[in-house]
Amino acid sequence: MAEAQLARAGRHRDSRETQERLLDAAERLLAERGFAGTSLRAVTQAAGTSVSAANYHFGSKEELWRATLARRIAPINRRRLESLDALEQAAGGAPLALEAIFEAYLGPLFAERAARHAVHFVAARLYSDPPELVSTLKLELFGEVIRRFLDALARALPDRSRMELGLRFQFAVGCMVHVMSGNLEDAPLLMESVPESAAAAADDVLADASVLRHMVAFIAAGLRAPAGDAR
Amino acid sequence: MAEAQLARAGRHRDSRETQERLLDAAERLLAERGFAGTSLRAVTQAAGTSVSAANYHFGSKEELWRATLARRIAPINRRRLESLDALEQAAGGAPLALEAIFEAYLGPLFAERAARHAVHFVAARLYSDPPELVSTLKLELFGEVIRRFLDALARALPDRSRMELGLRFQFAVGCMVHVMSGNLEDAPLLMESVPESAAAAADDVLADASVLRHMVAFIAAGLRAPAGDAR
DNA sequence: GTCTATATGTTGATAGAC
DNA sequence: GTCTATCAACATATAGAC
Repeated sequence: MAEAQLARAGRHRDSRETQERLLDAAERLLAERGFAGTSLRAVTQAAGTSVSAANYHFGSKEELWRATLARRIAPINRRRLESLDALEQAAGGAPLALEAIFEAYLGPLFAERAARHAVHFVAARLYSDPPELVSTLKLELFGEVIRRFLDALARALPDRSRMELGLRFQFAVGCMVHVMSGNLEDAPLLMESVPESAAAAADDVLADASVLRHMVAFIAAGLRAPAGDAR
Repeated sequence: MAEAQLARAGRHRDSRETQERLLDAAERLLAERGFAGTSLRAVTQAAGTSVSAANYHFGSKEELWRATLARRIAPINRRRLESLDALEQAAGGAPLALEAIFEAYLGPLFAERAARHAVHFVAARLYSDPPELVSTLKLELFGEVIRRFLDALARALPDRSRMELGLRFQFAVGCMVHVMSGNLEDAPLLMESVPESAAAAADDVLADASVLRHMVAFIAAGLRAPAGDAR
């Protein structure tokens, strides 16, 4: 068996490795230019394979894209749920702090950032690529996560309606997606501070840990804010 | 002169009107599927013209897209600045309330929503289409707006660094873009409330005025929140 | 299981008739 | 100024060789 495999590996490339090279290339290219903006050719060329190989392994361009998204997002959501589990177990039924909830939600994403993967952009594509491509995948990957985190929010803010919590949770997701999409890099350009100190200040404030800290504070406060009437 | 124009209008379609039909069609289609996902043919077909006409009037697909974005966004930014002018004049040098600042920023956008235009999605594309297509346009259209609104924020929150304000302003933009991109429609699906009352509650909370009110409250509170150390 | 060759369609842009 | 006809380049997918 081992030798049969070796013989095959001599004649053909390892299937598993080819698939991963395809996923890596797809991740990089599709993250940058989206589904419609990236040709299957470009992906397979970057992966050092052929179009037929991609279609053989994944069936179609769409399926390759979905596999690319799922590969990165599934483990992040797993870690989100693990963190939430740990928090709830430690709290023993008591409501969690909003800050803790959102650290559990955002932390796994920011942890990946250091790993230099295009995971951020990939995840952001979930929200900008055509719905028919990603909506079922989104429900699949996020169904339980959203339910569990909304439950935690409902316990932390028992006087809010579930609709209101859902709406504001979407605001929080918006903050996250926007930062993941790389729009932070625009920020320094737009805010012409004193040029000399600007770069240093930018590096400091835009460091991952700092951004996460600010985002958690921003979102938690935003959720706590009363609806505010006509003013 | 008038008869010459009439004679031309008889032989050929009115140039101005053709351009607007092209812009309308481009707005609708490009908003839904993005630049790469929309063929020039699809746009011209929807506009009842030909590919050559579009290239004649706009030079290229890229230029048509930029013109489409600019047509909608420029007047919104004009109204934003007018609102801010009015607020600052009324305040006579005193710092503005954060809520007022963001009503000035978000109001013109939500006002357009009622007009049933694809303006939201179009604006959202600014943040998901390839940078080389939109980044110079973004600077052109938003340069002054961002500067003026950041100045107002800096006066309202004088103890914050400009970098921090810029970062959090991006969070606010993220909320806005995410809602514009239509992600609110996902919300009801994800939050399985009591099925019967869910629809009514959703309509209520997701009405434009309600969303705007919640968003302003969310963002203002988020900006006021202190950075929050290690927790 | 993987690749070569190819089928079949669509893309954006333009040259030239009217 | 606008349209018809046409372009080369590119798209995805597949049939069949190895």
